Amino acid sequence: MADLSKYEIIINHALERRESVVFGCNCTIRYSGRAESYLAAGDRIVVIKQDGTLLVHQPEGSTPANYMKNGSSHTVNFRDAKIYFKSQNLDLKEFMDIEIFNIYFYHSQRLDDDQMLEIAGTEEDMAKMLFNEPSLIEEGFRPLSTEEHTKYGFIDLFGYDKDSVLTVVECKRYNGDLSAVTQLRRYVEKIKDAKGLERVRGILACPKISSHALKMLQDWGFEFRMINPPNYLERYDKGQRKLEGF
Amino acid sequence: MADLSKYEIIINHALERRESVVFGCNCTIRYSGRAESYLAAGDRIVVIKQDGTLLVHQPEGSTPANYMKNGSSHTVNFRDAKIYFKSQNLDLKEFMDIEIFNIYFYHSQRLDDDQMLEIAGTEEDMAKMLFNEPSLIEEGFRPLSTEEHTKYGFIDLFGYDKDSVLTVVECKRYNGDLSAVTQLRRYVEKIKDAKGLERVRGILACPKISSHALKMLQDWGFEFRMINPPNYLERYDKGQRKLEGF
DNA sequence: GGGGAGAGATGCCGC
DNA sequence: GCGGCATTTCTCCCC
Repeated sequence: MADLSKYEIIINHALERRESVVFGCNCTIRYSGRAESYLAAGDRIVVIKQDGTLLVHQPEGSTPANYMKNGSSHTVNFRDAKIYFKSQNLDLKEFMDIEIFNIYFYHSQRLDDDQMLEIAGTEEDMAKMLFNEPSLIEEGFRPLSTEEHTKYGFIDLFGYDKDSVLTVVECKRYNGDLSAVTQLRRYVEKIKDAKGLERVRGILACPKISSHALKMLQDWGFEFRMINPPNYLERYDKGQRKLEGF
Repeated sequence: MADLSKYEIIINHALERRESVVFGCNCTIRYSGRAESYLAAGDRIVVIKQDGTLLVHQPEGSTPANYMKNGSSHTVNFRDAKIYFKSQNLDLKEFMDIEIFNIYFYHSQRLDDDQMLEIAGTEEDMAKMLFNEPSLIEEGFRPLSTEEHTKYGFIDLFGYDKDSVLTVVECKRYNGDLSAVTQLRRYVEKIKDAKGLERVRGILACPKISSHALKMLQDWGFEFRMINPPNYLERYDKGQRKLEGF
């Protein structure tokens, strides 16, 4: 087994220089903060970012086994042939202890990246699409606003139907579920109450809806519109064409 | 700038052997699937796990800039002094293209880890604690079940109060918000309806609650109990003691 | 900083 | 597979 003693200095120097650190190791992990957790010995990939974020990834799965947020501070100590890696975030009262038995690889360097992800096809895009093409809701629908932060809540799409009845549209980019229905109900009830209206329509716009959610929706007098978010599969065909090249 | 051509073979071999792959690079990223995204050139850390999971991390922040889920397949090609890394998940209809201009470091190997995270202090622990110490809800409370999957929903804690009135307790390990209140309301209404009961009590048990949520809770005749999840800060004191060593 | 809601949410469990 | 829901959710935006 490799001599780990050198990593005490190596990692501490990298952290002082605010480099990004990546290493593979065999370790145990204890976490204490919003919950308590323990992870017995195994091989993991550890990433420490330039902002203090710490990620520990097991060799399978999307989500980190353990992590510390942005702003955490870290110390490294060598003792009894092991590296003791400690992280703390005093503001969040979170603590993590990594006991490292072996380090398989190590790299650290400064990374330069000032780019932000550009993204399309969100719920907001969906609301804007319906604002620009109100007939997708129904003929005669006259939208007033999208993504409005009212004191009654955050309403995706708001307008009048052909009979000038106030109508709240809640958009979901994927499956409509029970909480989407209760969210819609909450908005409709608050607006009825605040404006003293007898009737306010509620419409849930989403590609599909669970049967329980549909029943609840209809029981409460609301309506479902099957609507896909914009561009949802636009590049899928392109992707399929790309398959030729695979 | 380094010659990248060798990485076509190196990475493909590692993927064939189902190794875990980690590298640092300068790249652009396009994603198409549940949404569409583009990330302009910058330095990132890329991880490909043994189950096909792909993560791309920018040098700051907890969450990956882009990712592909478990089960995705990957190919690497060298052309025009660049590495073209493509990922696809046909089941999920998701595609990702990484155009790599430089690779700063690279490592791949098989990682062995069959351990599962043990965790304490979850909502389930909270419900069990209240089941074992029902007086934390109120004197005379008689719990029937925890974490029960009924056809009315997934109810954290269920029981009778001292007057034998059926009582639903919804636990939240952190802040009680509007959706917690609507969730509670949904359970209470469904149980009243299903059992033909005039009155069913609803209690929201959590460490704190937002003012709007409290108002809505009280408007609907439900109650708030300030209750902390078990062990929440137990090791915090231990952590504080550890601070001496920092 | 808290509140409210979306997310390419993820992951778990039950049916 | 879908459904319902917790998550050390995270993140953004607004008050």
